[in-house]
Amino acid sequence: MLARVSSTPAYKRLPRAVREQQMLDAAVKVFSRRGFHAASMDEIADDAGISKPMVYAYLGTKEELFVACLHREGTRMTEAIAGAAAPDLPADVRLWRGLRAFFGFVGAHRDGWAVLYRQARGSQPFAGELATMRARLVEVVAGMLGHALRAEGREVGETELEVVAYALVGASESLADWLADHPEADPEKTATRMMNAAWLGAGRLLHGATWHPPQV
Amino acid sequence: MLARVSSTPAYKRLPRAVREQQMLDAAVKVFSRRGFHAASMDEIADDAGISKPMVYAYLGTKEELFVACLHREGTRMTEAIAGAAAPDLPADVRLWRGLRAFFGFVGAHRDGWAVLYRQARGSQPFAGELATMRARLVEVVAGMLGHALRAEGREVGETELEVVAYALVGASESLADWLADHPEADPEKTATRMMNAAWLGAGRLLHGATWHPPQV
DNA sequence: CAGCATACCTACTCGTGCGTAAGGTTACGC
DNA sequence: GCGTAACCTTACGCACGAGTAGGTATGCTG
Repeated sequence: MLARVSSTPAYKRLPRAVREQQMLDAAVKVFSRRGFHAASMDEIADDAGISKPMVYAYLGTKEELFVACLHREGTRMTEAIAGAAAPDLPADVRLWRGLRAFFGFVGAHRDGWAVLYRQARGSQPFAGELATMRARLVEVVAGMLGHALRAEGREVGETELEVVAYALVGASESLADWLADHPEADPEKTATRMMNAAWLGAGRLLHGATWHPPQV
Repeated sequence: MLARVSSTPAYKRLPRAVREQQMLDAAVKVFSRRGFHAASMDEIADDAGISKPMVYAYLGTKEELFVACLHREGTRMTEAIAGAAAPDLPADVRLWRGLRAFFGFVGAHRDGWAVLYRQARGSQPFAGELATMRARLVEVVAGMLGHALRAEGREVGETELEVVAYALVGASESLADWLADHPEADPEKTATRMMNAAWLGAGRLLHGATWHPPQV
């Protein structure tokens, strides 16, 4: 009922692939601003310039939609980092390029990625998804450190390495949040600062320095 | 209607202060497990062994309840750390004790605090509350580092200091998450590892070492 | 033992938002 | 030039959960 009297339609017909990207763009934007639960499918559809059933037809449930967002952004980031840090370079250069790519990415996708990342940590269904991405990253960093260590003839336990990598990744994420909240800040400079804190610490560890808890 | 025929009641009458704590305990538990939005007031009330209207009567709205949780847990943690790191000790000892207290706290309140912290970052209304706590912490750490620096006759910019402090706090939080997810891990040992990564890095910075980005 | 405050309950209202049913319009192959 | 498949719509059903109305029991104070 209420059929438009067959004139020029108010919408444009577009191929599926294009619409899907538009939807994902809108979804990322709305999810990041409102958070997962507070975001409404209506708003997302509206923002994408489309009606709700289309979203369900193409990307499925709200949860599935969110996972799709997570996937796309995650893949983009992973590739940006992997592409920058070629595996045949010395460890410090690899770390530096990886950090620079990472902060560059966050700087360019401020509202997009950073807040998406913040969202996914809370709610159960996505924590796992996120944890996987994170685990891959930690593994890569740990591998890098371990490689550098063995090149120096040093041996260090797996857990030890994992924990240091975890701290590095955590510190980077934290600084990424800082970057996302400070629009005036320069990604490259932030990366340099992170590299300073990380490499001077890790570097010293690599050379065998150890700190021991004092009595009491 | 349907009034219980005046026998022994199914519940116990307790003073307000006690009930409030029970409610907060339940709220922390449920919020941490489900996330803010997915948590229902019914479940919280149920878990506290009380009916919903009581929760509204004592702690107010769902948001107010969450803020109350945040406040209690935040205060507990802040006090635990502040109590451990007396201001008249050398910087490295202060940092060590602070870290130990922090990880000890997280280890003891695993599901409670850690996940609460994860929750608050996403949703708009609480991000501010959390950011304040975090900012205080960063300020303290930055102050500590600055103090140590000046004692050595070094001068470093404010932002520089803030960023390093931010990275330290972020790394600690990240490791705290790791700790919360690994029930078998030892808080003290985790603190030691964090101290290694942090202090050897910060220490080297303190002594004037600097890392510069390579060409390309 | 009145009376008053406090602790506590059951049982609703009502908004909000996910997901869908049923139908209209455009393009493309044959 | 006509089916048919893809694209897109409006308008609804329905569940879930925040918050409330209104009533009951208990104990303290005079």
